[in-house]
Amino acid sequence: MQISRTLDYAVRSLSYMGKKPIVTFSMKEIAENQHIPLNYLAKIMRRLVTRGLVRSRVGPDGGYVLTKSPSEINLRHIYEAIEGELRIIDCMDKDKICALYETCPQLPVWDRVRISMIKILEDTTLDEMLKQSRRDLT
Amino acid sequence: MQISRTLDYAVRSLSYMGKKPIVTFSMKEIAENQHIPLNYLAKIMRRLVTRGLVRSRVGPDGGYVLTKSPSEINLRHIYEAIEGELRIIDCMDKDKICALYETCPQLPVWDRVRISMIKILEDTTLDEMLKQSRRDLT
DNA sequence: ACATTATGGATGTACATTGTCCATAATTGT
DNA sequence: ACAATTATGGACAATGTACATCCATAATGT
Repeated sequence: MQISRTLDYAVRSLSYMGKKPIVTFSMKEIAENQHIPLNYLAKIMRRLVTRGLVRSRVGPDGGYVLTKSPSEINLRHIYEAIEGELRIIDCMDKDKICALYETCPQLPVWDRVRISMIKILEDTTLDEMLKQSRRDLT
Repeated sequence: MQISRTLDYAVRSLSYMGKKPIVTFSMKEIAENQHIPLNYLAKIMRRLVTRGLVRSRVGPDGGYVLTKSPSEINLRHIYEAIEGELRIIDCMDKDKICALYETCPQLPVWDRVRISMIKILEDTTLDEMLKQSRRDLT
């Protein structure tokens, strides 16, 4: 039940960018600043680009920009860009057992967990994350 | 963000036992009934025993019994018996970066997720899981 | 004594995550 | 046109760990 390091990288990168929403950041700058392996960050940014969270520009002075304002990007967007749809349990052994055993007693619970988690992620915008962390500083 | 198969096995096993709370079940019966590899189930049961969720007896007619009634066992107990304390994020690169970067903007969110998840698990007893699944049948 | 059952350790395997390397394409300034 | 810069994309390697298997041993009941 752990967030992947990859998602952590993505959130960190976008948080970093969120501080100056209009600026273009080179992959190199993000990588160095956030201590993320450059070539690995490349893969991550690719997903964020194809999912429409950031725009990219090749060439000198190229890099990445947020497509939306930090108040319009929430953690669910980021999560799903990286991991796909949030699933807590995969109904293991689907074909075999689940058919055999009436209704699985677990599913409703994990679904409640899923729903509540999605709600929290959805309610948390990049903007708020940043505001909150600044507030914590004082 | 997935439940481990191991936890699934544990929940399944305990659910199975919860239907007849006083009966002693052999590992073999549980394994066959729930389609869990016998020797792997052994490891799982071991943890449940040491965490006090079930009691074991060696020898003929031996096996496992729940130590508490299904209404006193909740999913948090089971989760923690198998996985240890619930953690969503591990504050990666602890020593290096987290010191550098003010307060991590992510932590509060993941903590909210953690809290809410723990609450749901705590609120769900074995008993209720079973009742609910029977209700779904009709 | 024997059959049954759990315990404990050692070991293996398969798979996904994470990370690395490199060649190429796009863009910009000169 | 050229050189420098930057992202893109594919292939590959390392690693970790969850899941599984095997076997020898200890406990217990008949």
